[in-house]
Amino acid sequence: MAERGRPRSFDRDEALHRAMMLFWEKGFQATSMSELTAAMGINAPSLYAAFGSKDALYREAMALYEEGDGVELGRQIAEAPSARAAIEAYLMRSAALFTRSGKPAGCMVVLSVIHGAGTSPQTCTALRDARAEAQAIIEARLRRAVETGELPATCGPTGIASFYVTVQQGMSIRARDGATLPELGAIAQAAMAAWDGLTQARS
Amino acid sequence: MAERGRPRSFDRDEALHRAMMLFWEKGFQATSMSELTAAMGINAPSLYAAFGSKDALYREAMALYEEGDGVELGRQIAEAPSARAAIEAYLMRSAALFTRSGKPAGCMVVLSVIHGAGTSPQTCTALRDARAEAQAIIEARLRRAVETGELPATCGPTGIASFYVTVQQGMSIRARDGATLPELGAIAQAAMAAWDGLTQARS
DNA sequence: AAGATTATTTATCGATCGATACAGAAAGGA
DNA sequence: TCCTTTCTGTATCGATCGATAAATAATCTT
Repeated sequence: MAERGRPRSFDRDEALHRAMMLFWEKGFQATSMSELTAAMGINAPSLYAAFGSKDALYREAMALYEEGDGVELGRQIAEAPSARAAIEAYLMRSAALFTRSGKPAGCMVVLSVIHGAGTSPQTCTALRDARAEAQAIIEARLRRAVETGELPATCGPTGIASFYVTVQQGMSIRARDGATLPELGAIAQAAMAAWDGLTQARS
Repeated sequence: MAERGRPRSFDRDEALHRAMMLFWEKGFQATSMSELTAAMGINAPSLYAAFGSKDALYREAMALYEEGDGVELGRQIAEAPSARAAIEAYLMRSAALFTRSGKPAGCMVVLSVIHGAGTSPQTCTALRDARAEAQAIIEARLRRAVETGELPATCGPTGIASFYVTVQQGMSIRARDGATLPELGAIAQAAMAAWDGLTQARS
């Protein structure tokens, strides 16, 4: 049994990608339905039929973003040969992702913190969960390093993860404020200067 | 020659303060005129007569914010006995300011980065200048420390200032995401763990 | 007291917001 | 070939946006 009814006349994935770019650049509230339909090349009824609502479209756009940059950062962390290398790759790769030409600066999920007001509670929770998961991934990597003996058992993986996630989120803001890749890279390296002190002293 | 015409029936400073609290909490776009007039206890024509426009009101609110928390942080930096103490005070005091009960979390100016789209170019420039000035203050303090011999001449005040400002801006996001004072304080201390490495090595 | 000036209230402006009703078009199933 | 189903384009919905016109009230100047 194939699909019934008139087939969709546009590429759903492509339309979603264009919506993501708009949401990423301008945030949820500042992106209007007119801008969305114009960028996606479809009319409002088609958008609602395919995605349900502006809010649901945003959630799908967010999921698409995470499948891209989110997974990319997760892989950098997972494949790094050491905990230190994982953190450094996380920050340095973030610097690169935040300054790609042709894409909005900074992290879509992080920069949506402020847009919280205006989105539905459902979307707000999804965003918060996404941000919390990023820190959980870092923290899990550090905890694993403690188990393997790479890091001393006295180090506080929660606090260290919290610090580096904060730096990365700050980099998102700087990127939005026009910071270049070299500048963000220098910030990442500066944050790495804290590594020895953080992993040796009790935290 | 006293003021002519019917006197204003509300306290302009108080009304501005309430507008600032709203803008601080929700951002420019997400704050509607109805919410503003309701919170300020006045009607729309009174608001326009006293402040000109929603955009101009936002700029005044931003100036009021800077006169408060901005000046407070600047004083912490200026009065600190050393460059290191200045940075530490900047971060630790920020942590406290970002988590005061009864006030919105985080820094109004920093969190407005994303709202850039939606405000007038004039306001957008004012916000960017305000953020740049914060970093300039830090950098000037570090440069002064180099001149007095407190820091080696090889250290890079620009990069160091950029790093600590980034951490502070990240703390703004974390505060908005629900981070507590102890958590932000721990982040600030973690950032200070980079101090020796940053000020000794060439940067 | 009369005129000038400014603020206030009420009511509303045109524009835009997110979201739909409706009718016609394009496909599969019978 | 007709019927059902789904999508598309047009036109528009009620609500809300930021901002204002007009009339009234309150104060100073003369």
